Amino acid sequence: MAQTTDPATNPVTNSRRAELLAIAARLFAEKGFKNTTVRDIADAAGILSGSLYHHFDSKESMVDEILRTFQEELFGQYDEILAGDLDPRAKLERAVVVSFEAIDKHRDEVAIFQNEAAHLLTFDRFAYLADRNQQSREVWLTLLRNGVDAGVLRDDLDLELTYRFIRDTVWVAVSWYRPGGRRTHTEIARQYLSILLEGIRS
Amino acid sequence: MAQTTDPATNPVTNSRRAELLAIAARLFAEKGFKNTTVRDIADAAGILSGSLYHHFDSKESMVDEILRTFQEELFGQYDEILAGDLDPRAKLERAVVVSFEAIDKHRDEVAIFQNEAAHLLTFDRFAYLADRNQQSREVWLTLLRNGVDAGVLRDDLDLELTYRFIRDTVWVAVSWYRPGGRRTHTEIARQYLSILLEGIRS
Amino acid sequence: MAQTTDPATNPVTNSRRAELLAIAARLFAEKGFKNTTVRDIADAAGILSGSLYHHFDSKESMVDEILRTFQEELFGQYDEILAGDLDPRAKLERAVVVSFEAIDKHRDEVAIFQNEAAHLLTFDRFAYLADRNQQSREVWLTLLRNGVDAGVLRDDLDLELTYRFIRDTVWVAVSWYRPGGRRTHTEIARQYLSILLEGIRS
Amino acid sequence: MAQTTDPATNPVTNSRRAELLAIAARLFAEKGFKNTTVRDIADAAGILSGSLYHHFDSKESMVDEILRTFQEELFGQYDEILAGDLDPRAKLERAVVVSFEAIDKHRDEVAIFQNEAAHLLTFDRFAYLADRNQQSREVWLTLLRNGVDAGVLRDDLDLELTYRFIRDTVWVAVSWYRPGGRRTHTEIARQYLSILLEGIRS
DNA sequence: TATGAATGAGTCTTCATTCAT
DNA sequence: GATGAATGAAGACTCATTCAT
Repeated sequence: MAQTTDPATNPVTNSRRAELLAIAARLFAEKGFKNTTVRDIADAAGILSGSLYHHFDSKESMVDEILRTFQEELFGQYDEILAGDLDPRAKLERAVVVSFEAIDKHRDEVAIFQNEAAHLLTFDRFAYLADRNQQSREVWLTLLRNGVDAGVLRDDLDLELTYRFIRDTVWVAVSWYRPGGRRTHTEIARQYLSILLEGIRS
Repeated sequence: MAQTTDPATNPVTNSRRAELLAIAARLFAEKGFKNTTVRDIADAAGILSGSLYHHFDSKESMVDEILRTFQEELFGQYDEILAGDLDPRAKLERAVVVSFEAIDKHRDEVAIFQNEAAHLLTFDRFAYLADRNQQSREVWLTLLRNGVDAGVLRDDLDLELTYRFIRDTVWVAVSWYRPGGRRTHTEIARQYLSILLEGIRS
Repeated sequence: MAQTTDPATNPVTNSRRAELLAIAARLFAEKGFKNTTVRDIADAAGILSGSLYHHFDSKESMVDEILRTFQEELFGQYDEILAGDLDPRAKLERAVVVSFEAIDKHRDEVAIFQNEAAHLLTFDRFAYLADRNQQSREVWLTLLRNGVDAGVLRDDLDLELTYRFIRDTVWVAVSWYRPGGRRTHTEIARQYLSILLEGIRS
Repeated sequence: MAQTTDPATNPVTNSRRAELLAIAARLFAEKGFKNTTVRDIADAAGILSGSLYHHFDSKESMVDEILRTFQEELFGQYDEILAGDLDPRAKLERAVVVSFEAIDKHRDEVAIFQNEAAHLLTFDRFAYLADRNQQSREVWLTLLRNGVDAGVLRDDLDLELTYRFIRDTVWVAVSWYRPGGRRTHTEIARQYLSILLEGIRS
């Protein structure tokens, strides 16, 4: 492991890494992490399974990199929303829209997080996923609380539950949303917001 | 051959089977089907792993029996609601309440279905799960359509999407609901209905 | 095992034993000893596998009893032929006929001996099978030698090889002979003798 | 997927496969297919049992390849005889000689076929063995019929039975023939032919 | 005699991973 | 970067056998 350049950041090797990670992500999302073998990934990449270890330390480190990268991007967007100057209702809308966008642009990553996080969480290495869950909770609760404080959302809501309902509905959509399908992710976001906002406005 | 009673239905031997299935269900729900070894189940039951095969053909047949039994009961309840004489809105409420009840009474079974169905579905043996998914869709769409026809629900809803939002929000709750926790399943159902019905009423 | 009467000879329990042995023999002959499970036998007998152990010590002791009983009868017949006063050629004919009769009357036992002896032989318990093989060799060699000495058989034969050809052709017939089939065991014996005796007569 | 060479036909990797198959064949022939464990094979090859699966799909696929390869060669030879221009009697002699040659050169393969075919036949995968049996029957019956038609063989023979006698005597010889033993395979073939042809000539 | 539950040793197979070439 | 061979640990499943009831 006496590498002088970290393959994860070296732009030259990066393209192949990214390629392989995309293949792995697709399979993890489709069949589950445990149900995907290293050989499945290698086969799909047209190499032998042992060769994957020139690129990655382990199967675990593949999911790790997949999830980590995705979450950085996603939470970056949430932070922007929080820091922005939209009004509370618009911020909430934006958060929903951004989430559905993520489902569209990062289907595999979202699916993996959705299906595997609970189990991965039980290993030290993936403890950061729990932090991200916590962070997500804070984002949504803040958005909701701001809405209530501003008087645009019902003040009789159990915010904790409301947050969970929203989070669940949004993210589980990854299980049935098909890019290029009948409904665009924007339409789905709109339809959901039309129900949700009607249901929680003051 | 000369067996006069099928162990799967014989009430006497059934107790041990049921016990073992409950143990298996708990583990499948907690760690996932693939992540649960036959030895995990046997250990939890206090027997050797090979001894499980005195009761069941395979690990697969265990999930099979768990899911099948649960679904029969659940869909029995949905059928009762559909056949009952409540008004459309009350029927919808009842369906939501019954679902949260199932989450409370059959946490493990719901969790297994929620987490494993997509993958199990890819095997012939579990093709019936696809039928159940279809049946579920028909139940909810019927309830929603009746509500719209009766004029109690908004007529601008995309019913297909609405059904998915409801189904997802309800069932994914199994991932965080804790029996005996701060909120009862009835309270959660009420809170969700208060948002949902407000959001979709005409 | 403090039994006051040997179940193998007690006439009362004998019928059930014989029944079970016949069932076992059929299965051993059809599928092979190793490929037949104790459960296969029990299933065919309409009892549970554990119950077989009230009748027999082990699966091995079942084949043992099957083979032992059969061989006693068969070699009794050979001894009668050798001790009888037929002329050499008639004795040889009789030995062939008696062997095909055994194939007809004891299909399963012959098949088991034919297919399993080589392997069973490697265990101490079945060392007596080697003795029987030796005894068989002596019977046939004696018959052939007497024929040659009497001038009715070619004196240029390699008797050792001739014995093997005869033994093989006769016993392997068990693999295709079907009782009640197109040809009776007597017809088969006649046809074989017509070729053999023509081939080896002086 | 992106494999340019099939390991089963690639001459380079083939050597290791062939080595392992030879080891497996020896054991299958000696102890029987069922009595030979994958570990037995691996031990004999000096590797771990799991490593065998780098070369073969399963224990079954090993016998499959062993039998298939052998039968192709053998039936190739029979076809040559049938297509050749020897006289009927010489063709029959040649077929016997070729068969004893096979016993000498492919002891293990012949033994496996002789001992396991009946059982393997009961699995779809080995259905082709039944075809080969049928093909063998046609070869011998053709040879015999041609001999009768040409007037060199007795016309009172039951050809079906005669075929079986020949086939059985020839192939079962594998159970006692030892390469390098007192009698060469050619001597055995000669001795058998001297009896057989005398017995069936017109 | 038979049942039903269990044992314990073993069998085939899988799979992430390593490493010499 | 990749191959091909192998490791080693584990996993699902089998099966002869035991034994309390």
